Amino acid sequence: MAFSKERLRDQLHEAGLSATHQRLALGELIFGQGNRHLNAEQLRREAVAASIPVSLATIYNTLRQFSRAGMLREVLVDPNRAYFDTNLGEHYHFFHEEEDRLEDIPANGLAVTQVPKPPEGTSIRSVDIIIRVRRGRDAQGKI
Amino acid sequence: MAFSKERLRDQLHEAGLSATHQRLALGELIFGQGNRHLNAEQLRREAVAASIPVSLATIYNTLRQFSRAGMLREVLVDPNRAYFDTNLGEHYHFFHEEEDRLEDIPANGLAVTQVPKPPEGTSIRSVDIIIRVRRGRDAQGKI
DNA sequence: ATTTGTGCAAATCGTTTGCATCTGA
DNA sequence: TCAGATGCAAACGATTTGCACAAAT
Repeated sequence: MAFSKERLRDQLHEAGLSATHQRLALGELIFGQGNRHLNAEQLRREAVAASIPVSLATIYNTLRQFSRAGMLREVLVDPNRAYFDTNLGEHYHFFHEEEDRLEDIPANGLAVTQVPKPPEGTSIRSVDIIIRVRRGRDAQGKI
Repeated sequence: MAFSKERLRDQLHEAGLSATHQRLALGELIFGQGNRHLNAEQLRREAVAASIPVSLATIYNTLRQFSRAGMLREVLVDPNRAYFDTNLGEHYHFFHEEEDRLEDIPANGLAVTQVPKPPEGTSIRSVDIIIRVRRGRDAQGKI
């Protein structure tokens, strides 16, 4: 679904969030340029560059609210900071360890078979697959 | 390979770490009861319970050193704390979100086919698969 | 008008580090 | 002996929060 300011307002409204200047402007930065991965610090730099008046606290709050509202997905890949992904579809990730950078793997580029039954009494919430890569040869290709 | 105090000393030596009381005692807690997952806080509680004189800083240092030495594997599953796994073999994880608990999935309980080629010039370091589960029905079974 | 969001600074929490003191080899 | 380890407390960095002010509905 393509980005538009109207759609963003709708999404905010559906999530019970009012359409403030900051949320609209951050939303445009986040969703206005195709699928991407970002963390709070990156978003803050972009906001500064775009002359959006917004505090760091509001950036954190906004990322959290957008995640809770299902507009972003948090990707756990780095113990030191939280990454968010605008791509909500089924897909996985390469993580470039030396660059702290995520790259999508489309779901059809990877197949998981024999997904084990979840333990009795539980149901699957999500399946996260992260393939960590580094520059250089000699993959130790576990799997 | 089974745990023994002698083997632990050897491993420490191979890693260039001296066999101090703290490292031996923590190593026994960590490796002496089969494969397990733990975080710093759990290990501290166990150390206190076992009357091992050790500071929290040393617990953190030890977990880090054991990881670097390849004796433990860090599992990125919770943004709030670091988990370590004594199981170094090929396997994946269920993460029980409500209990903050990891559970192993043996590699032969899960098959990944068509692992995509890593991006040009990079090689695969590891493949992490985490299946997040919750109590209750109605899996939204992505994948 | 009333609720909700924002900004700032302070608080939090897991983790790391500086440094003086011990201890294993 | 003496390089390396430990403990303590202070430092750290990402994230969250309390509260007074401002904006949204």
